[in-house]
Amino acid sequence: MAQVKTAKFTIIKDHICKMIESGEWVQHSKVPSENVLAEQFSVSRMTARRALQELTEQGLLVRSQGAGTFVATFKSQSSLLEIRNIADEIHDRGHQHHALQLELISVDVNNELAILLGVKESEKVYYSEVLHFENNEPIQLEQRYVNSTLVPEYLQQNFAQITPHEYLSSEAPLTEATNEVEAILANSETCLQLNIESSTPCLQVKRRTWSSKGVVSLAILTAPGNKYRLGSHLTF
Amino acid sequence: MAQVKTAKFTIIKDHICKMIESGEWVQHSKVPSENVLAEQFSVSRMTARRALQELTEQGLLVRSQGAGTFVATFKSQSSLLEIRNIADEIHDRGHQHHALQLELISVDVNNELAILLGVKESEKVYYSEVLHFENNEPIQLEQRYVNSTLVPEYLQQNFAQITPHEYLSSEAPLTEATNEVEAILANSETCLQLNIESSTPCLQVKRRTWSSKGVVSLAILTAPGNKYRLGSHLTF
DNA sequence: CAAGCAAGCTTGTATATACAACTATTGACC
DNA sequence: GGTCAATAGTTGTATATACAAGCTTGCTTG
Repeated sequence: MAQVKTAKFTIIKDHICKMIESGEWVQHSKVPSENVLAEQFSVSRMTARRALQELTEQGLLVRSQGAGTFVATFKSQSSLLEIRNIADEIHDRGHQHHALQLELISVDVNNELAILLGVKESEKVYYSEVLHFENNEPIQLEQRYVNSTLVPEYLQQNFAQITPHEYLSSEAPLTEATNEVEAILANSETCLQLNIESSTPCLQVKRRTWSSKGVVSLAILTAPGNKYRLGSHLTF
Repeated sequence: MAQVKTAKFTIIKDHICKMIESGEWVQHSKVPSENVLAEQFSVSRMTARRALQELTEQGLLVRSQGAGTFVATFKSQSSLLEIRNIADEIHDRGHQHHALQLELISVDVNNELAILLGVKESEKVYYSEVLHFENNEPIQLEQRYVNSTLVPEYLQQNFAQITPHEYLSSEAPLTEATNEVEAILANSETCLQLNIESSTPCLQVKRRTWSSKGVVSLAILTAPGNKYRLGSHLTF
């Protein structure tokens, strides 16, 4: 019998999942302790522990030292949405991707930008504009302000070859990021670039990224709502 | 000395993080093996292993049985965005939340709905509409179609007390979900409910949730872009 | 030279054990 | 009855060990 051998801790995990999914163990139910599970399944405590541990990381259980393990409350109070690199996404959809590099200059910062990028108002920052195409149609405008101190060679890159995002990731390892997603009406210039009516609602993602040395960049991604949407699929 | 004792595996994790953040270990660098780390830090292999394990789960490292442990590629090719329950979110912002329940009926399904909910075209589904307020202003319209077979008691609930989402989570433990985020223009009825101009772009999240028995519900969340945005903050 | 095999290193799973840290309950004492 | 302390039970950290499974390298052999 060439049966695939299932790890013991997986068997325990599956069992616990079943009890929760079937509703047998409801919210806040106490889950058997490590020692009890270990005896029930004839494994060592460390193996039973691993099952509980992994389910806790998945958010199915909650553990409290001294008190015990419990079924977590509402497993999906917040869902996670993946915001992908648009080039990858288009590629995965099997379509052709082409990026048009519009500008690549050094600009003075205004007050708001200075604060967002964590630089002084007198400093210069780099600005790049890349227009992403899918099947010869513009689909996303990527505007990016980059901290010139942290990434001095930014302007020398050719972003038809490597995306700004990829370059920045390789230059300054990221340690943190924030994203904000809004529905907006684009300004007239952006509408022209994206070839849309001025009344077309757009998805706009603002993303700030940090390396260990400070704020690296502020990216503003704008895409028309009738051509683009964010999607995700997740399993608990 | 009442010093907080740091766990050994945490010290190793911190060390590895530093090496990556500082750029000393770049992408695809080979990370010292469990045995080597164990000796370097004078701990057992299981302790060194735990450090590597946890960083792998965080996506900082990649491990391959037989080959070794390596620094992962581009840590942020896709960012994760948290889509929270609006009631929680408003609460966390310190504002008042009030939900107005508009409709709670049983409706016939059309073709598209039947497919999305995985029911036959002849079956009934439940429909609910809840308007969420923040500080007495409408901020999100929640429309929801619910599989009447899987959640038969749905219509009997009072959604001023418990949100549909919370009720569904408790009734039919979720195993899967998909989200889609779009920028749209709302129809005239929705504009009236949300008290916005018809030209106001809106964020619309479509969320389908599964339990182990099938598709539970399709939620359509619509919020005006000038009053609401999705945000997230994540650390690597 | 090429193919294939074997050795050695790596990660993966599992066990038994020990002690630390924390919680909740019980019971004694005031 | 209320307060406090001891206790039993639970999770958290750490070690030493053993074997399984997969990759890499280098050597043997045809």
